[in-house]
Amino acid sequence: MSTVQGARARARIEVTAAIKDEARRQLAADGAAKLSLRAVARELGMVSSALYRYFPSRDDLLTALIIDAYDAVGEAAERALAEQDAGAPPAVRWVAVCRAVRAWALGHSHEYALIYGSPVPGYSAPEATVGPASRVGLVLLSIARDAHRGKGIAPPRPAAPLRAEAERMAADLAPDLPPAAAVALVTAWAQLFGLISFEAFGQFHRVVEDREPFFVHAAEQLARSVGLVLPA
Amino acid sequence: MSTVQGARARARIEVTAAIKDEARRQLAADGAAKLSLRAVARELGMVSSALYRYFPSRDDLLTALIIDAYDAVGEAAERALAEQDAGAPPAVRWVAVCRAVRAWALGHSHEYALIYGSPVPGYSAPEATVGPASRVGLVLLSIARDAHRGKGIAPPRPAAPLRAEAERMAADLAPDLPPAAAVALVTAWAQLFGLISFEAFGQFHRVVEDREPFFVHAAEQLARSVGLVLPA
DNA sequence: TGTACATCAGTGAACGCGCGTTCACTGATGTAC
DNA sequence: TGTACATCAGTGAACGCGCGTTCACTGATGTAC
Repeated sequence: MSTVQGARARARIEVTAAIKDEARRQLAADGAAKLSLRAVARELGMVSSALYRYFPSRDDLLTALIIDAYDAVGEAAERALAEQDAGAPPAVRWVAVCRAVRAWALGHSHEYALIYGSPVPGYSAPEATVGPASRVGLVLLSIARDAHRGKGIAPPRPAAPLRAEAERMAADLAPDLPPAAAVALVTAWAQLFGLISFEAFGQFHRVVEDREPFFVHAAEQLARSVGLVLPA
Repeated sequence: MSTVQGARARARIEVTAAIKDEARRQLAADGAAKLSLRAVARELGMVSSALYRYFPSRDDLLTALIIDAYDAVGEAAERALAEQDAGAPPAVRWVAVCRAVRAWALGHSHEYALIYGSPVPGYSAPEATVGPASRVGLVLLSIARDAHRGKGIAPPRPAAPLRAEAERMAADLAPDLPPAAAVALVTAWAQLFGLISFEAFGQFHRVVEDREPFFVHAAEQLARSVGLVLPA
């Protein structure tokens, strides 16, 4: 065990990556349900049983792909936020993050479907996925939090029979924000992925044609719905 | 050929329905990818080749299930609208329809996933699905149209580089509504299913607990976003 | 009303296929003395 | 530095399984005269 890893350790990392890459390629070609260890092995010039040195089962490979996908889209969101000018208004940063998530989704539609589409039947996501799964949400949250620390965000309408749940949500997710903001944020988060899923899954076929400006407009509305003020 | 159908015709209708029912049962158990003609036949006490008298291939059976699902959720939406009092304000009718769609989705989550989840790989929806697929959207549209014919709906903010597409959308979908209303409507439509999908697909796990009031609140916001005015 | 023929639902065997996973093994890489 | 042993990646055969679809067939239901 040395800090400079031996050939064996290095090979293991490379082969593991190659397996995941090939699996992603097959995901894009045939979807998650048809992802097959044998086909991956075949394409890699290995014998199928060899994959069991790297992933104890097909489900574990799926889990790895799911975690990678959540991390990839989370990273895209984080990068988009980091690239904004320091003085950029929160609403502008919000829209930039939304666009980055959409771009990743459209560019990796099968990985997107893996994490935001129908749950894979018989597969239940292990604990290890919950961290990566929350990255996009945390980015959106951080924008709202910044805005709130700045001039305070204009919180949207409060809710009537929702008060208790709103307080619970705020306590859980963002104790520094008013409950109404937490509700608005979670709502916008789900709606953002609704817009992206409809586009990625083909529901906008013959409905929305010029999709980029449509999405940007919708993202701006979402920003407004969480109380961020758009510059004129 | 008589108006009172013979035993053969009646049997055909019944067996076709039995096949679809069993297929739906298996859909709920294992998901669309694992839906198998042989398993359906086995459960029905038939030999697998007999199913080919009713559906020329597995994909045709899937198509029938997809159309049925679109029709079922569309019918749920239409029924919810029809059950409203004649004088009910548009926003109230809107929320009622949203709730009906949600209730259907949560009660038939695998059929919901079939139509609003990841597209089935290698399967492309035939033309016959587009009519049924638009029923929910048309219900929402009709509410907006009524509101517009009444006092006129408060159209939301117009859009900057979206103007041309907004006009095209309005011309295509609702020539009697202002372009901004068409954009708002399609946006709300996608966002509605975003909320429902997140709930149905488990993304609200440990995020939203008391989901009914949360959803109702969000649906009210959607009504507002298309210009419907909520009663105080 | 009765008979001859056409239609059609369902059978059973077969085709060719791919899958996940296990297991005893070989041989190369790494480790400890 | 050199040797003996342990670790581990990859092999190849085998297990048991289920799938979609085709095809020649039987026998019951419907139709036309």
